[in-house]
Order: sequence, then structure tokens, then C-alpha cells
Amino acid sequence: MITNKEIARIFDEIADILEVKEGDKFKIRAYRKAARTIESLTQDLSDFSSVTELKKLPSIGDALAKKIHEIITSGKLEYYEELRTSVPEGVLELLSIPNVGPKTVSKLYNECNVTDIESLELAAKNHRLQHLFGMGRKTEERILKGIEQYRRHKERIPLGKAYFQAKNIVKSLENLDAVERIAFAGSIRRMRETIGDIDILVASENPSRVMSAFKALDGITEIIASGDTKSSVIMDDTQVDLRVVRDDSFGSALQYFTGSQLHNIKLRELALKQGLKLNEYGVFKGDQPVAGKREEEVYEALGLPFIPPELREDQGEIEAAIEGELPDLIELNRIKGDLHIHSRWSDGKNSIEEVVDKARSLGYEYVAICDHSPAIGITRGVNEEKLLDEIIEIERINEDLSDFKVLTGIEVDIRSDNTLDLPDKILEKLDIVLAAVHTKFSQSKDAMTRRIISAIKNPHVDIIAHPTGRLIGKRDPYDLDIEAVLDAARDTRTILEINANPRRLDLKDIHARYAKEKGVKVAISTDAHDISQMELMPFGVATARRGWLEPEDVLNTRSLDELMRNLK
DNA sequence: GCCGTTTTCGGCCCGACTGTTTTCAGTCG
Repeated sequence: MITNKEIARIFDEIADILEVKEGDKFKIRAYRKAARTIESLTQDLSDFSSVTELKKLPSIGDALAKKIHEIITSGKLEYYEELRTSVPEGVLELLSIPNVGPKTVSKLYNECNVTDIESLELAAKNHRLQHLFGMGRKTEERILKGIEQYRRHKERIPLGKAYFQAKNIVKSLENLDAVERIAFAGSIRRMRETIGDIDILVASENPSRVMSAFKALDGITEIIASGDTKSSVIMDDTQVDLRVVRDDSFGSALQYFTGSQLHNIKLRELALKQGLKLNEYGVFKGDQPVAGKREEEVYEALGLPFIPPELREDQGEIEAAIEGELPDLIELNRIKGDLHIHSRWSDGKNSIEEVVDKARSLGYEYVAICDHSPAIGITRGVNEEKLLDEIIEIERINEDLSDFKVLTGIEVDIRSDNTLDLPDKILEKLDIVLAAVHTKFSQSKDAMTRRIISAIKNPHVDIIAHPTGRLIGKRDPYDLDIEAVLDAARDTRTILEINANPRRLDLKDIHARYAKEKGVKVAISTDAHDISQMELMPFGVATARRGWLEPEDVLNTRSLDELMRNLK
């Protein structure tokens, strides 16, 4: 069965081929837009029974609906098969090289017999490119640099890493006299799970001062571009873009630089319809600015409420804003406790007392200590006997606490034979039971779905932890029928975790949104193995926000009493 | 190829930076 991801890839590849063949750019955009739509669907395209159903999807019209239908019914697409014979595969890969776009690729292929990255590198090194029309020595060098950059990092950077790097850059520039305001923008501000580069925005009357301070920062290994108001550098293997505008334009520049690109395009189209123009300098009526200083004003000038950055993915947020139906998103300060923490009783680094101190410093009212069960030897899980001791210890700790409660819990392993690693008679003694898969990730979709649903159906299991098991950039999620899992969770009032660790973010944003649609509640938990990791909660909250979740959708916004009533 | 409370045909976002082609095309975000 063909997956959505594969269909999206086919459409992207068609767009690539059309681009190299210098086809109609709007048609190319249509294929790319459709690919984005398909990628963000939670439902399998192969479950769509008719062309009419497919056409209801945004950016899918008659022609593309028929093509999708052809793919899901026959397994292939005639148009694509024919198209791909016209351009070698290696040629398309050239498009991923920075500074190399479709026009260049087309020229290289047609006039210089370049068919892949290796032959391009050779041609550039032998100076066979600089004599082509429109190319010169510097272009040749730029291409070689691009190849090097492409080989160095193809992968997007995990949010967890980029976020702190961006914060550090802001910190090292914010005290300059020339800097009036500074913020990071781009996909980090939208809190996407991975990011391509770091975008920093500064308001200043003296851009050149800011630029030179920026370019002198520690860790910069290369300056890619350097203009009056915009510079790009490579810093610690990551591209960092800095843009400077006047304070009057800071709001609109922040809006522009935050993206996403699709969100911005739709917003500018909306502006045009109202006889306005939107760019990074402001909202304009004719050449008269009507907004720009603050980001809120930009949306207001277009007749919209403020749209939080996490929603700006062109996933219906602009339509919802027009209708006045934006969600009232959950915020970090609504979180009343962390429901997935490991202590020294299994593989955690800290004592339960240390966890409590940390939780109180974060303003929480409760935590749940959920150590591992024995199945996974490496984590020194707690067996029945040890767990009973741990319960006693927690009771003792609770006696000394006022206005705070430690919940007894476990992260019980769901074994590959669908049974749990500890018997019900001990699970029932606990305040809260998390269940999770830690082994045999490669089971079939059916088997894995049955495995998780069997845990969901256990009367003591309250929460499924990291439900899809992915490690971002390292391990794919296991094959799972997410819809069936959500249905089972709803029917049994089982909660699904959003694991806040930026390596996981699991459930991910679109699954969180799907959970809400299905009426399934989530818990946002850090899975901390060290009390410092309890500070990772904002990443989980951001993922929930990207999933359009509101405080009532999240279990651990509840007071302790309410929380207990919501557990099985 | 999509889409429509101005449109079923004629639109489809916007500007910075670079290099090269002495006025602009290509790439990027």
C-alpha cells in the first residue's frame, strides 16, 4: 500500500522535473502545495474511495485528484513515469545544492553534460563552467561551496539544539547600544520539531554596527552573505541569518521572518484583496503605512486577531482567524504538574526529594514518579517488591508535604506479546500507570496496533507514554494505525502523552490535533531522567499548541482532585 | 494546476543579496 509520504514525494519530484524543464511556475507551485497538503494529512489517502472525496482537500483539484486516484488504485502514475525518463535522477539532486536552482541545473545539464553532483564538482574544479553564458569564476566557486555545504549537513537540526543556540545569539547581541529590539523568528519561533536555519531579527538605526558585531561572534566559520541589512553565516555547523530593520517595521518584519512561507503567502493574498500590501516593512495602503511597529497591528490591519506563531503553517489558521474561531491555546503557566518522571529508583539521576524540590520551584502542585518496570534490563527497572518499597517511600515523603503531592506511578513496559510487564494486582495500588513500548519496534502495523490497544484496554493503564516511539532524526516511529489507537483511547478514556523531550515530541503536533478532533485527552510530560530535564516542558507545550490544543484538552492543567477523577 | 461574497477565466507574494549580462536574472526564505 502506498503511503501519503510517497505520494507527496512523487508530486515534489514532478515539480522538480518541471522546474528543470522550465515548465509553468504556477503549475509547479500547485504540485508543491498539494504535496504539503498530503504530508500534513492524518488520514491515509488510500482510504479515500473516490475522486470527488479527494477534491475536497485543499489545493487538490480535478487533475490532481485523478492522479492521486490513479496512484492509489494502480500503484503508479503514468504521467510521472513518463516525465521521469526525461531527466536523470542525479540531475534532480542538484536542486538540493545551495546556490543552485532550476535555471542553473537546466543549463548545466543541457550545455555541460552534468548529470549528478560528482560530475558537477569535476566540471567546476576543471573550470568548465565559467565560460557558460551568465556564469563566471565566482559562480563556479559558489557552486563548489554549495556542494561542500550540502554534503556537510543535509539534515535539519532538532529544535532542542537550535532553540538554545538561538537564545545564546540573542543574549550576546541584546546588550549592544545599537540594538533597540531583538528576537528570533523563523521555524524556531514556530517551534517546529526540526529547523533548517536560525533567523534573528534586530531593530536598529545603525545596521552596520549590528552587522559587524554579529559577524564577529564566536563560533562563526564562514560568512555566506553580507549586505547592509541582512547577513548569513555558518556558526557551529548551523546557518544563522540576521536581518536588521528600523523599529517602526519590527512588528511586520517579525511577522514576515517568522513565516511560514505558506502562511505569509496566504496573508499577503488576503491583504491584496483588501487593497493593502504586506511586506516586511509594514502594511501599506498605497504607499501609506498603516501598521508595522508591533506584530499584533499587522494582523489587526488585515482584520484578523493575532495568530500565535505555532499555528502559522497554513493549516486552516487564517480561515479560523477570519471566522473568529482560533483556539485559546494552552500556555506553559497552565501546567500544574509533570506526570512522567524517573528517579534513582530506576534509571533516573535524582532522589524523589530532589524531584519534589525541582517541581515546586517550577510552580507545580504535583508530580508522578514513574520509574521503569523490570523488562528492560538496562534501565534497572523496579520489580514488584521494589515498587512496593517505592510506594512506601513516597507515602513517607508526602507526609511531610503540604500543598504538594507526589503520585505513585510506573512506566510499565508493553511486551511484544501484548501483556504488561507487571501484574494488575500491583498496578492497581498505584495512583497513575503509564504504559509504553520499549522493545521490538519492528512489529507489523497490525501487531503493533494490537499491542498498544491491548494496553489501552487494561483497566489500570491511564496514559500511553511516547505513543509512536520515534526519536527525531534517529529512529522512525513504529508502524501504527493511529486512528485505531485514538478510537480505542477515546472509548476507554485513556490519555495519550505528548512527550516533551525535544528528541521525542511524541505525540507530534499533527497527531495531537487529530487526538483533539477524536475527543482524546493528552498529558504533557517531560520523561525527565534528571531534574534539569524537567525544564523541557515548554517544548511539549509548544507541540500541543502546534496541535491547536487548549487547556481543557490537557490532563495536567487540572487541579489534583480533578486529575484523580480523570484517571481510571 | 488551483481557485472564486469583485472572478468559472485570469489571476497566482515580496524583497534582499549576489554575480555578471552595464540593467537584471537567479536564488533564497
